Amino acid sequence: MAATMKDIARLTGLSLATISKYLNGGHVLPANQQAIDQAIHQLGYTVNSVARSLKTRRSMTIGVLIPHLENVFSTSIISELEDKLHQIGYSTIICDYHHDPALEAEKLGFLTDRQIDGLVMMPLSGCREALAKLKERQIPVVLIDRPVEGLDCDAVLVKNRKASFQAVSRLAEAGHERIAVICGPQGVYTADERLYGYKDALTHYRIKIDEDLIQYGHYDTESGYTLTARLLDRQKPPTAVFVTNHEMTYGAVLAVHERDLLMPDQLSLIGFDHQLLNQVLRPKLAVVMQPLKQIGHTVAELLLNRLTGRDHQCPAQVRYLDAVWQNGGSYGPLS
Amino acid sequence: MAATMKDIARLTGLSLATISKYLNGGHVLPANQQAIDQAIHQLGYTVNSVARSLKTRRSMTIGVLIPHLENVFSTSIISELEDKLHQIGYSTIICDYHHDPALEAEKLGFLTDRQIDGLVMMPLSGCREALAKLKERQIPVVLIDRPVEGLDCDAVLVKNRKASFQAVSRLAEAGHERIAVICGPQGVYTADERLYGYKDALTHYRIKIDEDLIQYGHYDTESGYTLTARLLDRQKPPTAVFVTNHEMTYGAVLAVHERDLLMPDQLSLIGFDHQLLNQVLRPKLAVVMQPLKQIGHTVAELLLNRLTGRDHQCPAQVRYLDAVWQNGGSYGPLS
DNA sequence: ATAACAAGGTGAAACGTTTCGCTTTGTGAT
DNA sequence: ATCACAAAGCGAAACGTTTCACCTTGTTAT
Repeated sequence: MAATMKDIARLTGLSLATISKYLNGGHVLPANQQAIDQAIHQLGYTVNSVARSLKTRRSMTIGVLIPHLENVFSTSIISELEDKLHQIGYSTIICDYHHDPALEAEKLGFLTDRQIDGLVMMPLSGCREALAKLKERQIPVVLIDRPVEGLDCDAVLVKNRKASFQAVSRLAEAGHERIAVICGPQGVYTADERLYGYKDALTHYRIKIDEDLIQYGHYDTESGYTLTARLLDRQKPPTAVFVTNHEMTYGAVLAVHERDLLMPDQLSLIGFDHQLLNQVLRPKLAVVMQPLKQIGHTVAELLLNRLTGRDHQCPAQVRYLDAVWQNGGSYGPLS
Repeated sequence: MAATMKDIARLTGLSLATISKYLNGGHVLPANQQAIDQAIHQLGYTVNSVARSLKTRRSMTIGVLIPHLENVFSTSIISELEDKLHQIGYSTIICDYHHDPALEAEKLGFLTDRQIDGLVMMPLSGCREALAKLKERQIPVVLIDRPVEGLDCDAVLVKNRKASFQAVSRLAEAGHERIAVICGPQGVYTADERLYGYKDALTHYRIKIDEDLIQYGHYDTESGYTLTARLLDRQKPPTAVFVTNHEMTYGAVLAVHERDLLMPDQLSLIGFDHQLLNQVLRPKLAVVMQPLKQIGHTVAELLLNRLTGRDHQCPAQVRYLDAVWQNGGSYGPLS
């Protein structure tokens, strides 16, 4: 139905080779140029990129595999990434694995069948072997947020430990000693790192580490709420709480509001990643913010280096980005 | 590099046709079946879907074009949609046009070049002609959120007018007469509809429509904040405010918090689409919620009807979905 | 005049599948 | 034995591009 190069050839009397050359930026005689343009217009021709991909062996498509689309962390990065990739002609196939390792593996397989030229992934289980196979086939992979154990692979990570250290340090400097932390599941890379940062800070300020003040959640609103509530309802509650991800911060704020505690007088709170929520909260929440746009940007950069062959065979590159501190009135000196 | 069917043919001694048949679910002798499976495993063969697409003339790909990825409204719908489509073998190419009509047109072209089998779009300018051309080529298009004028096309819309009417009715029933509305830009479909609903309700309750209480924003946090602030700082402020989208609701809440106004005693507020924010606000905000999952689901359904040819040539289908009322303590009777 | 060369153009072979029409083989009924 | 028929397999032609090696022309330097 749709017009093909053959139709243009017929209309202009030129050969396929010439038309292809012109379409790909080659030189042809001005008269022919005009004839081709005219034919294209008349036929409403657009290139069939499937055929092109088959021949060139490049799909000009990047797979993106993330835990969940309804999540500012992912979408903010992807929005940036999609833009950068689009600018140089790549499209992005996005797959959401709903935090499910089985789906993660399944959709990864789906993407590789699709002949993607590159993959960007926020791993959960990791699929180490599948990824290794991709790399063997020279398909670049860039990981976000967490590395995959035992896989030597480009990645863009945030300096979680340092960010955590700095946030908790601020609480310590304000005089707090009973500082609680709501962290993610043990064994999850970012959760472990953020917890280390917390411990680093306490050690640095010679505050004894009290295991009772360390609460392990599931990085979701629910556990943020429950764990914070449990802490606040104790006989001797902490005077400060550091919450280590976006979702749990929601939960923590809710628990605080519910108890009508005033920040920072009755409780100091530092959260994670909350630009949106922060537009409406009073006092403004002090938060550690991951540099989402910069992550997207850096991912694109690493990917392009590989795709354009500039870094064809060099060793894996891992970029560590600094988190951004956003101040707010939700913490302060002990009163 | 990667193995092809030819390699399997060589290894098994069978012909391409037989292998293709088996791969697509046809019957072959048990012995051959085993031989093929064994060869596939040994070679690590996976089908090249680019080649398949070229031959079958179906890319098994759906284009998704939205104003902005960092937006719960879009991503929630897309997450659902991506899932449904994936289940039957389709992948989704997502393009974000950053609320820019030029990019909208450009990325639409990009998608059509990619030989998409279908398109899901939240239109801004609409690109009526490009869409009409797609439909001519029998490529199904499903619109979300707003129709495109002059284009007869499948769409999934929300009953905005009705939802708005009901929300404002609640305010009226609570005794309010000075009810303000923060609406979107004039001329934008959803904004107009929601404003009609507001007016419908006032008329129904015999409240005089006061143009001064109708504020036109840009559907962003900034204007939600500014317009609400302006209303509240008047000599004679409204006693109730209805805010008609997600972003502007953020702004409105901020303005209210800033002025330390207690809801519902000093002000009644009804917002739009706020499940997340609502997890932390006290009192809980009463909101009109668009049924995002249901929208995603319905879009998938319409699309599939077309793709599977069930609805091959029948007229455009428009589905109108009901918004969901979520109660909250942010509004109440006049005190 | 002629050799050397650049510029523009061409035919045909790929890329990895699917599919059409045909042949071969095996089975059971006559 | 023969025939009819179903099942399984096969060869070859597509799908719409790109690209290689080659050809034709026209220009310039000698």
